[in-house]
Amino acid sequence: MSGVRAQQKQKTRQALIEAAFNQLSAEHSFSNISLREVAREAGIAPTSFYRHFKDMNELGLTMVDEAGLTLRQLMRQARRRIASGGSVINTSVQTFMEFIDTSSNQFRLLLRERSGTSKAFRAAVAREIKHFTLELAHYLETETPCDKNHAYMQAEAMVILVFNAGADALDQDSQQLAELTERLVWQLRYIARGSAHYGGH
Amino acid sequence: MSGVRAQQKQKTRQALIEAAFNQLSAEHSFSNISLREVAREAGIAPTSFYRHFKDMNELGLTMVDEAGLTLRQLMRQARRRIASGGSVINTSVQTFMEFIDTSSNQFRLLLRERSGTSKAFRAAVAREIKHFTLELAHYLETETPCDKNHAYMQAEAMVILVFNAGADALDQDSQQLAELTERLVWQLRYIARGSAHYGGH
DNA sequence: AATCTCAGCGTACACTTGTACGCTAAAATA
DNA sequence: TATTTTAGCGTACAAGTGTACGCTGAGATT
Repeated sequence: MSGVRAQQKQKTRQALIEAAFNQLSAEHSFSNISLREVAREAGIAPTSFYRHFKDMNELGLTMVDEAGLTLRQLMRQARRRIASGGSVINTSVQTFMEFIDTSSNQFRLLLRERSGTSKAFRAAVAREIKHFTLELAHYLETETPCDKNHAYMQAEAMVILVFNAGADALDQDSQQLAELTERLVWQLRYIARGSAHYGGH
Repeated sequence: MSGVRAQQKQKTRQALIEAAFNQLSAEHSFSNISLREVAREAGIAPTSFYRHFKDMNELGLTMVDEAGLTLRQLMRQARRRIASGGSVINTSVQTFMEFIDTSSNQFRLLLRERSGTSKAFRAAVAREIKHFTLELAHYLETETPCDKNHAYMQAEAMVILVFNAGADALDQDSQQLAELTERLVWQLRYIARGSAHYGGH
């Protein structure tokens, strides 16, 4: 049982996932890439697709998981930077913007399927974002004087703003991006301030 | 020149637009409704579609305009309610939630095409949202002690939060919706507070 | 060594899609 | 009244889709 077989299967499976991610772009969303195109790019026959996924839906959900994983890894990295003496807001925003720049297709998937046509997709993305939010809420709760409930609402608002700014960032040049980022930072400060006012200890 | 001809044309044009809106739903977005389906529902032959729109893109942009119009009318209505003595935040949120309930397909269009695959669509939606934001910013600037720049950033953040809450509202029952709305109101208060702190006069 | 498993292939089929082309009848215009 | 314009239709076609079905050959199992 050397697993040559299983190993190869895993390999083409990953090839399918990567092929699908590669076909995402500003003008191509998951719902308009076809099984055949994905199979073609992965270098297998269309019908072989079914050896790996029940249908495109199942592939998509797997991709959402993968994107969520990337996002959480990113967050851990941001926390490390913060622990070693960075500003919380600036570091987080900068880290997120790097995510959008380097993993734009993963971000695009989350962004679009968040309001897409499949309830399962929407739920999956919502779950990933909730993880993200809960971790931030936990951080806020322990690191700032802040009521638990308010910490969550604060985190939720912040995540929404950051996500939306990320979406806008995809369409803008670096000049606009700088302004956008600055506005975002201010808006996050508003929330931190406001939350401290209502929910501070 | 009674215009019987032009009148009828306008009528089927509107029928096409409505047919398209009717086909939008939780599981059907604009990008996956077809010219033929729209024509079928509007009661004309597929090829007759071209007498009214160059392609589906043109139809879609028209729909975005229409949805934007609905949104602005709604806002005017909210301002009236506020002027006659309602709380700003509560009234606005309530009005918006009614929009989502009664014109959910218009909202869905804006929501999805905001991050869709057509740059023209994204720009069109962004324009509508910017109108919305600018009017709110203007209101904040005149009605509250608030720096112009901060008024805009505040308005922008608020609109984003309201929009996102609306998106979530589409998938939830009335129980969850009540909680969601309450959280949203708090978050808007954060922003108002925070903005007042940094940008108040 | 004999048997089984199964990833990948090719063929085939029934659909749906956008749209080119030419016709018709009714409204508009002259 | 004679002529022009045009909204809507039917036919036709090429392209692309998902997927059912049966085969093959190489790894895995016994």
